Amino acid sequence: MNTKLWYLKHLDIFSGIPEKKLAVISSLMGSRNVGKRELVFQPEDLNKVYLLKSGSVELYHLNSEGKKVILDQLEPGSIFGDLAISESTENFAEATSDAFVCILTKDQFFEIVSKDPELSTRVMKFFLNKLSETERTISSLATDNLVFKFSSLLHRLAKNHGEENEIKIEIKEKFTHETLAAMLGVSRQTMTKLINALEKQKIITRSGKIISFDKVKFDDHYLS
DNA sequence: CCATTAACTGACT
DNA sequence: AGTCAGTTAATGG
Repeated sequence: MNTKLWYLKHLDIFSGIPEKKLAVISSLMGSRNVGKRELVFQPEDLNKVYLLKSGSVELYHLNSEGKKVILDQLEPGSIFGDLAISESTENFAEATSDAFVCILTKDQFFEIVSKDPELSTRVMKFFLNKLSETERTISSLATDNLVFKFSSLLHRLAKNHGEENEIKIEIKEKFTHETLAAMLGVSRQTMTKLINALEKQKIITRSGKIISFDKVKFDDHYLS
């Protein structure tokens, strides 16, 4: 069995879709190894949809001052690309570790999805969830002060990279201060100070790659 | 006052 | 050699 097919079967969005269909899809897909620091796509690349199989990819755009604003750290299983119909989102996708991506043209992607009602529904749910998450993120970035922006960010990252319960959220992957800062539009030094302050208050504890965030303590300190 | 940039430093890989 | 985090000094809104 080829690796693309194996991979499709283990993607949430394709789970339970008959193997025959997946075989057709995988035969249409291209694939590519992407080295660390290599761009997976640039704003000019409008015509492709990517599935991240392994490694990590950073989605970002450059603000008016040319500063990098990180929109997302994608983990294996992510679907990405400039899916909008006509205009570019001016986004870049850069591998932050060696990565492997599967590639479809947009036409192929929509062709495949539109032929299968079950798949259509899943893709729609996937993007509606993404939209809802994006709305929360925008709202937080636009109106919250820094501590609350950071709290929102950790919640979001926990859903994608860790786990969340009613007491704690945990992020399993390694996020540098630099990266976290670029997600909130603050400097690296400011992020360092914030994290250390929260650590002093025991709201954040770190062991290795895991960041734990104590929601109860956070609320105690910062809610009314 | 608060956050930013720039620069230097030590720890780590 | 390169990355990361902690610190300080100067600057600006």
